[in-house]
Amino acid sequence: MTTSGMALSAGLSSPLLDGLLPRDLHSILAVATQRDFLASTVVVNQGDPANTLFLLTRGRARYFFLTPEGRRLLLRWLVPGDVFGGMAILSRPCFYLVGTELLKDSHVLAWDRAVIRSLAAQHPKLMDNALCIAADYVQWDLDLHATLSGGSARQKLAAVLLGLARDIGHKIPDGLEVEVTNEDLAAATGLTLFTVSRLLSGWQRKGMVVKSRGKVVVRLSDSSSLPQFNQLLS
Amino acid sequence: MTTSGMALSAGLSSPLLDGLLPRDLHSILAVATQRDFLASTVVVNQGDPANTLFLLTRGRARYFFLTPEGRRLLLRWLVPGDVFGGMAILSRPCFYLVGTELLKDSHVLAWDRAVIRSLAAQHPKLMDNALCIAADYVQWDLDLHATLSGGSARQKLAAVLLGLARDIGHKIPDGLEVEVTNEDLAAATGLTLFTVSRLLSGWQRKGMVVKSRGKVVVRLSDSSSLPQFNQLLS
DNA sequence: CGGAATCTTGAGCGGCTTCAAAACCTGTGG
DNA sequence: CCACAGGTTTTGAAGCCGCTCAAGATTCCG
Repeated sequence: MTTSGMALSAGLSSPLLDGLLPRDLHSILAVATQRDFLASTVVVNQGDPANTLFLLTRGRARYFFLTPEGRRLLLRWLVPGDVFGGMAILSRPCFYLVGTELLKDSHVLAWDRAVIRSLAAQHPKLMDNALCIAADYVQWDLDLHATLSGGSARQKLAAVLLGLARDIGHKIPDGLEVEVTNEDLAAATGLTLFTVSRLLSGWQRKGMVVKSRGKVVVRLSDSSSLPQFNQLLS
Repeated sequence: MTTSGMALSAGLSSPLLDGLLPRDLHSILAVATQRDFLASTVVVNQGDPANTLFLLTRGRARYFFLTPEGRRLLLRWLVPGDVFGGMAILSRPCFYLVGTELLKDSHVLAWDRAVIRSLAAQHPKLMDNALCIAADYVQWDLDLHATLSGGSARQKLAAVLLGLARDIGHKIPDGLEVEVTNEDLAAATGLTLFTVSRLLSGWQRKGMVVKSRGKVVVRLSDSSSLPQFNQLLS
C-alpha cells in the first residue's frame, strides 16, 4: 500500500529489492503487510515452517541458533533493508534454519510464502537478488569460520568486534560505538564471558577500546577507517 | 550433446537439474561442455572471477578455503551430481569464494557464465534449484559452526567423521570406509594432526573405528544406520 | 535504598598444542 | 628381492591458553 511505499521511499535500500523498476517495486510493496514489533520479540523461531519472508525497514535484529545441546549462538546482526525468514522463498517448503529476534522496536514488511513465490515468478530479478543474498550469507559464514577455527581467543574476539563495528557501529566523535554486552560477544565468538572480559580490559588499558555497561567503543586511530586486526592483537 | 545427455541419463540425479522437464533438460545439457580432469587438479581457484559453473558427473571433489594467514581449511566433499563454482550463476559478476580440487579422476559439465545466465532466464526452475542449493550450503555451514564452536576436540572429530561417512563413505561388510588422511581430518576440524591421531587411536582400541593409511572405517553396530555421536564419545 | 543484571578479578586445572623423534607403510628402482 | 626415499602415523613430554568456579565490584532502575 501507500504505507509500504513510504517505508522504502525514505532513502532505504534493500539487497532484496535492488535493481527493480519503480513500477515493479510498487506492485511488490503493494502486497506486503506492514507489521510493528517491540524490542526483544522473537519474530522467527528456528525449526518452524518457513511461511513468511520479512524485510526489516526500521529497528535492529539478529539471528541466533540453538544447538542440540542447548547452547545459544549469535550469528549476524541485521539492519534496515535486510531480509530475514528467507527460507520462505524456496520452491520447496522448508523450515527456518535460525531464529530472529529484535533488539529494538522495529518495523517490518511481511510476505506470505505463496505471495512471495508468485512475485518471484513474475519478477526474476527477485530471485537474482535472493541468490545474491544467499551468496552473501555463505561468504559471511566462511569469514567467520576462518577466524573462529584455529585462531586464538584474541583473534576471534577482534574479528567479531570489528565486524560488528563495521556493520552496526554508530559513529561518535572518537570511534565507533557498538551496543553489545560481554555475553553477546561470548555467544558470538564461542568464548566464555570471562575471557571476553579479560581481553576487553586489556585493550582498554591500551586505549584501543572503551567499555561500559552494554556497549563497547572501538576507537579509531586518526583516519576514519577501521583498525586492522593487527592493531587489536596483544 | 548426446554425450552430455548420456552422462546424466545413467541414473545420475543433480540438485541443480532436479524437477526439469526432459525437454528442457536436454536443451540445457546440449549447451554444456564436457571436460575431464585428473585427480588432484585444482579446477576452481579461490579469488578468481566466477566465469564458469561446473557440475560433477563422475569422480570426487572437495572445497577448500585458504585463510589470509595461509592456513588451508577443508569444507565440503562433493559427489557426482553436485555443483561447484556456483557463484557463476549470480546476476552480478563475483569471485569464487572457495577453491575446488579433485580427489579422483573426474568428469564435469561446464557452462560459461553468459550461457548459464541465459539458461536461468529461460528456465526459472534452474534459479529455484540454485537457491535450494545455496540454502543447503547455509544449513551445512550452520551445522559445522554449531559443532566446531564450543565443543571438545572429541565432539568435533566425531561430528566431522560421521558427516564424511554419511556423505562419501563406501559401504563394506562391517562398516563405512572413508578415504581421508589424518591431515584431512585435522584441516576439516581445525584440530592438529596429533590430536586427531590420538583420538582415532583411542576409538580404535574400543573397536569403534579401524584405521589404516589414508582411510578410516567407521564400524556399524548391527543395524545399517550410522552410530550416533554418543557412541563415539569417550 | 534495594535488587537485578552486568562486569571484574583471582586461583587452579585440564585439554589441546607444540616440538622432537621414531615407527610405519608404499611404491620405486637398483 | 631388498634398499631407499617420501609421505603418513604414532608416541612422549612439556607448556600454555582458555575454561571453570567462586566471590566481589559496578551500574542501572524501580
